[in-house]
Amino acid sequence: MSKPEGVEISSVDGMNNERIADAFDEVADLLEFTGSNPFRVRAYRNAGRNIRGLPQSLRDAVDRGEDLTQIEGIGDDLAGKIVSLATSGRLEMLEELRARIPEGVMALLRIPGVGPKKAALLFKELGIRSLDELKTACEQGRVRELKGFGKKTEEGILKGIDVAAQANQRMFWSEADEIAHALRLHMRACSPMEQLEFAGSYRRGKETVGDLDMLVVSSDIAAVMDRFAAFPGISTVIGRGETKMSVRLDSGLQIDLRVVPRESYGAALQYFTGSKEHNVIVRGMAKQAGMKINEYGVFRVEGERETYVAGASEAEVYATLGLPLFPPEMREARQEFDWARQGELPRLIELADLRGDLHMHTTATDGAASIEQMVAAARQRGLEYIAITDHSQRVSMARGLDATRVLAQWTEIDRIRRDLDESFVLLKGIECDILEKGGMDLPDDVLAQADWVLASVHYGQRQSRSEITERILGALDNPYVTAIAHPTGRLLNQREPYEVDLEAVFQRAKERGKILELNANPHRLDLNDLHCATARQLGIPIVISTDAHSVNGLDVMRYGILQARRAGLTREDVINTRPWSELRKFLRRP
DNA sequence: GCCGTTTTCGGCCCGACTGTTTTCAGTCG
Repeated sequence: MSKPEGVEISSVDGMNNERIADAFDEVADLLEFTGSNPFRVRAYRNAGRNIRGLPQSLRDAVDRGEDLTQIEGIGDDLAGKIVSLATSGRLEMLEELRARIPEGVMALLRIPGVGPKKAALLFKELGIRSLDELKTACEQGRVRELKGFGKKTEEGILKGIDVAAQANQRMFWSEADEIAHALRLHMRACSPMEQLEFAGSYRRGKETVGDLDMLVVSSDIAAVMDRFAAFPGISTVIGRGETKMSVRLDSGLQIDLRVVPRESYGAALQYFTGSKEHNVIVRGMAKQAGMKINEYGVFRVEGERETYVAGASEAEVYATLGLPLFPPEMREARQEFDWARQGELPRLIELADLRGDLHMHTTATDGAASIEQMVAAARQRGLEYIAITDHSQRVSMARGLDATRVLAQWTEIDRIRRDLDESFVLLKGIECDILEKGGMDLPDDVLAQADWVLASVHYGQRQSRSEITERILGALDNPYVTAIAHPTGRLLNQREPYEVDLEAVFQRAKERGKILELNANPHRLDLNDLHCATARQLGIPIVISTDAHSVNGLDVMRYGILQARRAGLTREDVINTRPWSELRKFLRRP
């Protein structure tokens, strides 16, 4: 259970914005469980979200004695809590909450149909502290005796415990995309259907998707629901009402269907695309303007009377508030409303803007295709240049290249270049490891001969914060390194990021004029959207790369583009939208 | 707990569905 150091959130050294935001999120979860005022809970969540989006370090701001209440969503109270976290690494309130609520109890909230109220009752009345204990209580029929519970609730909980056990695993966007595609085809057999679109976090392009939301316009609701119920892989129908139906697939993925009238389609699409936080602001604005927005439309409110104003398209819903049609990826209540106010909505990057791919492997190390095959595949995809960046020798499992082999590969690249016409550029690159004790895996005089040098960490990922940060800062100091690949090392649902101090990395990258990678592999997506947004605010260029290990690996670029769009990146922020001739001048090589 | 061209208190987005209730609370998105 709670370790002796459990009360200490982190060493002061490790208190960056991310950890402060984590502390506030945890407070919000725990407060919600205690049945605290929901708006108070929201205040902590808002603060956490805003802190994650800040480009500057809160720790530095505290050191300089800056007024933290200038930050959106931070008042006197939370400012004090930030100071406490930044200077001592502790938050008394959080420690008290943790002491009051056992860790396992929070897992109860992951059961579908169990929220803070029911979970609190289970804990208080039956002393349940974990999913296992709850399972036993259900089997003994003790849960149905509680006030507000019954036989059906007990059965539902028993079923839901398995869901909860795996519920922290959100599906990769790329997997959700495949299911959405299959479902769209399946629904096509339904004749009276006018429109079908997927909303929710899937439409916003989030890196992982918790469930799918499907929106349909049709005059025959029953036919749509019947067809939906026949989708292969459905394990249970969770509910079916007059306009709404929910199912769960064998894989655990929940899919919600809403059928709406034509005049409400845009309002419903806007509503179900979210995010929740974005919609809270939109609805607040409507209210101030004497209107009301729900999933059926925009209504002018005059006393008791409500008149439909708009709702058929998303654009007209936003237009009633003088707002632009925000791309779905932007709807996270971060900066989009400020941008709209200033009339400066960034024109988000698109896949077609990319001209090159600067991270890929070949059969020389752990790739599946030859250099020529990668060149042909890249040209087929409309690219103008690529860099071959195989592993360096330290990555022995991938048969990483030593100095002799990499120089031989570059000689071969010279040979292949001679056969290429001028419309395509093949670059000599390397993904050079940053060694555990610091320093690069290949000598400078070798790196100096490359067109493009990626530096990355593959070993010693569990080093302390200061060790791993120093390694990466050292790589940024190397004059031949052009970019840091997958800078945090995280693998979604699988591996936490390194303990690296990204604020320090951003600072050094800016000073040295280096580039940071957004790795487009759907399991990596590293840097994440918030990191990329911060890089943009600091003026650090981003390179979006596939890290392809095969010809088909080049196709993951679109996942990277979605992530970049969520970060608000434009083509100007991304270095490989430029032609190589221009990019080359940008690189500061000695 | 935050916030203010309805300002320092009283708001804070809105509706569908379910289960356990007899008119509604809890959960979800």
